[in-house]
Amino acid sequence: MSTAPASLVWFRQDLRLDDNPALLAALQRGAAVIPVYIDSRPEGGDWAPGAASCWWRHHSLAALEARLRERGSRLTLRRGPALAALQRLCAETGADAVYWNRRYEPDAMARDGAVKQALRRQGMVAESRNSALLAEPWQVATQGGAPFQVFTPFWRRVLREPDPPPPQPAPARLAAPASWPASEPLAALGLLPRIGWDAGLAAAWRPGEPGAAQRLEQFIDASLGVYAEQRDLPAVPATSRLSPHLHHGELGPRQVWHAVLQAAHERGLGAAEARTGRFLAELGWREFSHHLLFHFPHTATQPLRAALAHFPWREDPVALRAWQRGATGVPLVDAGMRELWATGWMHNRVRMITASFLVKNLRQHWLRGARWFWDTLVDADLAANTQGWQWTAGCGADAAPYFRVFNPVTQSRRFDPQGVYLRRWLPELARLDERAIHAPWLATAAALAAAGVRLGIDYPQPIVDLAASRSAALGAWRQLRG
DNA sequence: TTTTGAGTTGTTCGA
DNA sequence: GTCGAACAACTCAAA
Repeated sequence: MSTAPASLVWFRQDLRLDDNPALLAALQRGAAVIPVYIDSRPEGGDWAPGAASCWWRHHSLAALEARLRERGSRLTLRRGPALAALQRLCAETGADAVYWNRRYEPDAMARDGAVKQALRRQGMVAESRNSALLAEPWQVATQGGAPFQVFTPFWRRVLREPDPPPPQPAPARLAAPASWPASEPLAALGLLPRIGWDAGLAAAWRPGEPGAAQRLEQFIDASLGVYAEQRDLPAVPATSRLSPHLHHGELGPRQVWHAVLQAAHERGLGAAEARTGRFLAELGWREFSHHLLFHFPHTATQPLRAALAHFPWREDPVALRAWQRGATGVPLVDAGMRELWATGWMHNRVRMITASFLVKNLRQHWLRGARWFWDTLVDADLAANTQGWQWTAGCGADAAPYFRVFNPVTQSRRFDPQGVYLRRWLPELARLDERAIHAPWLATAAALAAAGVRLGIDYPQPIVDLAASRSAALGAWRQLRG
């Protein structure tokens, strides 16, 4: 027990003890450490965490609390605007220092900057560290000193650097303060849904640091070797599914990086080969998203490419609702949207296809899709979500040319040829064979009858004609280009 | 400053 | 069935 002033460690999206630079910095100070989490959702503004993200956070906080208890510590939960809550905690505990790991979203950076300034003005120590990215967004620049806007040169630039520092292990013990401040009960934060729609999430995920470590290990053992070949198959669990763990900071990119290099070493692969591998490039896309949102903070709601700001989006709440519910009549789109609703996650390729369908075939504004994903994804991340939707809509960095319109039937036949993924999420179509299931409206009456499918009753007719809506979207785009 | 090569993820059409 | 070209021209990043 220490009588010296304690340090607060302010946990946010870094809900881990392994490789946590802010925690280590606080410990190095030698004083007692008071881990704190502040629920400041009202400060989140336009992009306050969505329902699925809150569900995740609840369980992740419980896991963090358990990890802290094992080390003689505990997690203090508070509510309110962050600065006021931190000041109150400092007053209550006599703490004279606050450490945290940085966030990079525009609103969060503005808030954190104000907090740091206010604390320092009061004579407190206020220090931030990087736990979330391989490189700080301001440290990666073109030769001209500008931010990158194309992925490949961005990633090549990052890969020119030496490996990021190896991850630091969690401290064995955290010195406790003379007395613990009062804490809200976790349940009082109201992060869990009031009506129980979360059973599917609970079945699919294990939020928290131990779950993240387990997931990483499983992925490396079972899927890293086949990642490049199988990552596009939605029926196969060949992707890492680390995104929610990374978003909530239960795992950091440095840990992933070094785990991949270690596995490559054990398998007799060269480090260079591992660094340029397909999977680490996905970590690169995560970095690139943060890079872009940091340097172009308006892009969370405005297109990076201003040319597409006046695209003639359609207003169609009925179509939007059908898309959200997985009732568009296009099997792969509906399967993806139902996977999202049930598990809080959707396979990457299917995200692109469902997004393309909303933006191009239904011609709904990409922000409508972005907001739905924001509320329903357990990995909802402002940078990645913004980038993904702008890419699909053709108004982002490195964006697909607008005329690149995914055909959900072609994609379905190519990436889920046997219809395994479709049958998993569309039980009403499960008895259709692999010729009919990708586009039931093209199936013969006999095939539908044999499978017990009445189109328009058991499963909807498609809400748009794919070919006609494709050419209508291309027409609108051509017109905009003038 | 100018030039040049290149750019995650596609579809369709016609040979 | 397979393959290459067209889609439409643009912007970025580096030489």
